[in-house]
Amino acid sequence: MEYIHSVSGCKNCPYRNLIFGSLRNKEYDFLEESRKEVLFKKGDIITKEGTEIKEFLYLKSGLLKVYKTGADNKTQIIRIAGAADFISLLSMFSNDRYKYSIAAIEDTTVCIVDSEKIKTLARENGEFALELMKRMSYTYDEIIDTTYRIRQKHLRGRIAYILLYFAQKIYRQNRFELPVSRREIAELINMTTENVIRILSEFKKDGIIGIDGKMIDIIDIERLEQIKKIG
Amino acid sequence: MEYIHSVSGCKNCPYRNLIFGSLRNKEYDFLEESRKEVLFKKGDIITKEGTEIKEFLYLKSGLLKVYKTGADNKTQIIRIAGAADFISLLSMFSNDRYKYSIAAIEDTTVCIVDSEKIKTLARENGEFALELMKRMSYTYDEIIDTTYRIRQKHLRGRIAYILLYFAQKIYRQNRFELPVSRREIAELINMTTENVIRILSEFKKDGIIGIDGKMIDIIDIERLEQIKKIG
DNA sequence: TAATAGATATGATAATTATCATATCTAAAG
DNA sequence: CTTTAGATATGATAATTATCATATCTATTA
Repeated sequence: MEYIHSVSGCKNCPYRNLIFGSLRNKEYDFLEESRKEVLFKKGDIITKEGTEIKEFLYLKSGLLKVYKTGADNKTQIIRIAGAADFISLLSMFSNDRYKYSIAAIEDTTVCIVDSEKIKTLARENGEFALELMKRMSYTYDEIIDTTYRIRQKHLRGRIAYILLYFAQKIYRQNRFELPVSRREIAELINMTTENVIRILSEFKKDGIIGIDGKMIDIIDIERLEQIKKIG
Repeated sequence: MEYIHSVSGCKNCPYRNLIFGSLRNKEYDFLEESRKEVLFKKGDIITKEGTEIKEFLYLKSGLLKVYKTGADNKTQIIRIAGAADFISLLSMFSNDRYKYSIAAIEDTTVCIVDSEKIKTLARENGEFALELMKRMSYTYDEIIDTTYRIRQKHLRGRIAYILLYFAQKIYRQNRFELPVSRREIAELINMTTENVIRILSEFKKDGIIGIDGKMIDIIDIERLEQIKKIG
């Protein structure tokens, strides 16, 4: 992890309008006092479940995973979050400790602001509070949606789902490098690592995808969409 | 569904402090203008996924299920909510249509307030906004927690989990009447109706529970806790 | 009262998924 | 350069779960 000297500040941040659109200039300055911009390398842990929440986090670029440790110390990945997604899930409003761990799965730049300042601003600026609530509710609803969607699918459907997720939502390309291991895919869509590997191999043998290590090439997207839908 | 003439109003509501603790008296009066108290009978549908959100709902007494319709029109129950739980999940802040359906599974009294008024109050009273966020985040985190906890368990563990949930969280008694059918249990913990019935029968045969129709009697709670834990 | 739909119940079987074993490959550490 | 841990890979088998068939029971409606 590495501190970056921030040139631009929040006022010119491209993601400003995602949640900070309603802040007045002096409120930006207030945030700016404590603001840090930090670069996390792929693999770095950003927050750890159970530790105290002191900061409001917010992703500028990169990719990360939000996960929690379940029974038997088994990791379960709740979601993959890209730029402009909330990363702390805002548990800070109900909890003084992180409910989830967060780790970078690609080199990632995160803006870090004092969490008390965010609460102060939410208290004083109702429009800002509403923006936060909107984002929070949207993010949580999305997690619930995908979680329940995935749990209905057979293993092949889940693999198809996650491949199309990376291709369409994250990289917007049919050829991309998987940012996660087979094991992490298993932790995300609730199956064993062996079966992730096995089914990827099957897809390759069937000519649906190409695989070269972490590189994935979606060759027959219609077939994959079909498998995603009907399992 | 039946309208109740409300005697007391919000100011004396026992759940007032859950979310409305920070409202000033004139803000209560503002809410009161549009407030309705409605009795839903067991089985009544309170909101339907996809319809417009016009009201902020909030459970005074009773029990209900929050559910959504997934692929193949299969119902998936997200949670069972009792008194003092948020029922609308506050999707209203990110969405103008309900993301979830809600139905009463016991006779239920719901307070209904104009959703725009809630937004207005959140805008004008930052402390109230913070209370809402706290509740929202808490509720969502709880849903995620139980969902991911359950999905790791084998079927017997899931059944043990849900029986103990009703006994400990809802009814606070080892003998209780199931408010849901076997099918609804299946929809809640993601298994088939047949297997719910089968495993309940097994538990009965093993002397862990007694069953008489919807009446459940937890006889050997240690065994059940054990099954919940290790499956 | 009879008919019917839906809930509960149980067995047999098929399908799905996990586990275990083993091998190869890769990247990091000494 | 060698060692080693972890990732990828594949097969055989066991365990888990779903599906299908069928029966009974219950409550509602004609």
